[in-house]
Amino acid sequence: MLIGKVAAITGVDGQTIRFYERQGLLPAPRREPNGYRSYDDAAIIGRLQFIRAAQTSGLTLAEIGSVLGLRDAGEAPCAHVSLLLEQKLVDVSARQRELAALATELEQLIETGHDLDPADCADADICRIIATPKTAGHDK
Amino acid sequence: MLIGKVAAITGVDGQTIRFYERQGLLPAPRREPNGYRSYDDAAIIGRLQFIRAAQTSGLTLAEIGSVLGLRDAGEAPCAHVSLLLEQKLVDVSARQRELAALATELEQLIETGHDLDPADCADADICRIIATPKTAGHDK
DNA sequence: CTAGACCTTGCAGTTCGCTACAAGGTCAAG
DNA sequence: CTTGACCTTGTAGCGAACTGCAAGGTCTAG
Repeated sequence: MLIGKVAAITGVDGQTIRFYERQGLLPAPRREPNGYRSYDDAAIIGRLQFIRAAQTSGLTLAEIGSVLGLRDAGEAPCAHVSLLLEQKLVDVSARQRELAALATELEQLIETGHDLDPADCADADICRIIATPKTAGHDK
Repeated sequence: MLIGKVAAITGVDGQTIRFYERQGLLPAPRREPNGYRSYDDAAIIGRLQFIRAAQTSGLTLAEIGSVLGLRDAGEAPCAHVSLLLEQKLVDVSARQRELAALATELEQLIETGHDLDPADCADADICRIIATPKTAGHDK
């Protein structure tokens, strides 16, 4: 099976497959006499599907590589995966809090924008909506 | 006032100030006879503070540049800013939904991990936690 | 014979906002 | 005179995950 077929089956672009190979996520495949990559078992498909599934879970390629590396070393990566997932959840939660704060900030700014008269915007302030001195400031 | 002083006052690194200048966010300042950038009024400070405030609101440098450009053109950027902020809120909300879905997914996977026996992980599966065959048919 | 569909390698570019050099000029203090 | 702090320019790199291009080899159909 040539790379194009694998690409067609998995939906992963051929160039991306080669990229994964360079990144160490995929083993170097056999070659046809003409040098073409030859994938002949289902392992490559499963592996690519795993990579996609892991990406969907927010794992980076490096993290996925570490899982695959463990697996290739014959070890069950379960514990490692659990750790990664838990850490990822912590990261995601943190990001969620950041975004929530940002959303609140944006809502306030938008409201400020509704309340402000454009005529109030002095040149020196650049923009009253964003640069409203709410804690301290430089009033002009 | 030399660039180092501006950097010290605003907390924006001198290299970053030059970077902003190259990006068109800051006007080219006067030069001392020796070629040093010479900032002598408060406008540069206000402008840098505005950039920082706008960044805190999640605007990109390009977006901030568009606001500053309007201002420099003598127009009140209020309407433009309101639009940017509303679009940004839409983006943030979308991202929040994505993250919420991801968090749910991660929680499920973590639970799966608790329920699974490492011994069940066959080599071909790479990782049962992530690539659970039951849910493997999920489209992307 | 030729078109075109596939494959190969390697390297550059994308986005974003810096950050880090390198190699040099300027200036005040000791 | 030397040291050290400041400034100048230009360029390259980071991280993430690709994407695109150039320039070529290979195979099949008509």
